[in-house]
Amino acid sequence: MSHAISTKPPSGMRDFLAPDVVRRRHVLSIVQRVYESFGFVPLETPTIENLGTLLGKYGPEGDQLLYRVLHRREKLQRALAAGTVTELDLADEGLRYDLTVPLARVVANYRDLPTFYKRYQIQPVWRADRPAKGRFREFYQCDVDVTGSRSIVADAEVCGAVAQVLRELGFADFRLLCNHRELLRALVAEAGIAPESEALALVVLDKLDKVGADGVRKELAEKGVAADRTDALLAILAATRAPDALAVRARGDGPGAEGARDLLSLFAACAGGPAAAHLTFDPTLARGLGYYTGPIFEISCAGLAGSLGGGGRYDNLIGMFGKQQIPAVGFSLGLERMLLVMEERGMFPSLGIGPEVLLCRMSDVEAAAAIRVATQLRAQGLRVEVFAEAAKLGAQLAYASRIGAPFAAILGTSEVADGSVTLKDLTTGEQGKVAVGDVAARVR
RNA sequence: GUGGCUGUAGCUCAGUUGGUUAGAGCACCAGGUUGUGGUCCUGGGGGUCGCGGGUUCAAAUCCCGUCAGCCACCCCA
Repeated sequence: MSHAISTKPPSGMRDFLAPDVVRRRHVLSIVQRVYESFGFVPLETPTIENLGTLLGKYGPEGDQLLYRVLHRREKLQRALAAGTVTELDLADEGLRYDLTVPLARVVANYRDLPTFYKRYQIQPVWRADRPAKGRFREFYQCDVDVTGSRSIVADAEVCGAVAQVLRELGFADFRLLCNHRELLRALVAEAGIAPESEALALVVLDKLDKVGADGVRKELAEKGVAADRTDALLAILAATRAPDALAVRARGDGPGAEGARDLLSLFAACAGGPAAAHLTFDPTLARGLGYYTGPIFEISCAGLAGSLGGGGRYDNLIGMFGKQQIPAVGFSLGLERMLLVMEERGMFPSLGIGPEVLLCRMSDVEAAAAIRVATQLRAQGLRVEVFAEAAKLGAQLAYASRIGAPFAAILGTSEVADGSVTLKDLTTGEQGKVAVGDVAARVR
């Protein structure tokens, strides 16, 4: 079919039909309500950002995954006319990759925001990644962030907000993994691993629970890290998992002490909130995004390869947009990830879609009469569809069944004459004349 | 980016060691005469078998390429 236009959406992007939309809205409405209950205020930012805003914030792999917007018209012609053309010459805008960087730009741009700006943002983001199960090129993030505070209370609040969302959605078994960038850095240094191998070591460590200690040894050896260093690191990590290891480390003033103290303060601050039961210290948690500086978080859930969400503290990001360094911490939930698990586990309540009543009109009834009745029914709060065509009653009822309407209201000349409809319950087949004003009471 | 699997009707799939006009179920449309659906019966529309090339008297079937989709890994939400 070379001449036919493909009717599929682009790779990694999806259409959402009614049943999908109502499930998505169900989740989003809970996210929004819970976030607002924590005092966060909404923010929406443009789909497109200047490339200067986006580039260099996510690490080299991140830059590769940015969707870029090609120059138009003269600007494109001029760019193409230049001798050597690079990616940077062809575009100066791109689709947003996450919601954190746009927030950082906004905070740097609007200097009259409150000192402590608590915002939530629920919008799609785009990544030119290879699609896989639970991974799309267009997906929604549900972010909560607090800017302007270095206090660990802010960290505790964002953790509490996402934990409360998951609890209200019906998740019970998730873990909120925590670690600390400074602590990690100290552990790697302690193992005698050179600072330039640090990023490498962290990425591999992140996989420890998947590939095992031998896998980590092998992978780090391939990257040029000496075996005894890797063993030292693994031993230090194992020791750090011990129950009071954090407390011991926090007491001293050695490397990582401050990170350990941060984490202990965080656990203490969360104790009275919804995150308490889910917090888990995981010294191997690394997280890829380059801008994290302090505590880092990730939501893990049984049966899901990736995470439901992630976040952390990023005290240097906003400063990249202006002279003023403003600390910040945030958390992001992945809508599609939550939906995936909820679908697999059947966690949705019954969600009404479509009309509750299909108004069937006999061919000898004027359309205006049907619309008048439908208007009265809608005024009672009912969702009502008027069958558009003058068709046989059987066809109209078949259509009602097809779209899943629970009731049909039949309007013939006799019903018009006495201000009633024949209301038919399509589940039981029972029917009878009902005054138009009484229909809602019968349906509900 | 790496490895594997799969491409036949709108959807889920049959299609024998290559062999006449490529099938089923579901969905859709129409009928089974008057104002009764979801069950049942009958009929109908819809596919150049992902695309391109090769082997052969003959290809949905075998070979090569290509594109697309799915799964795992990597990474992430």
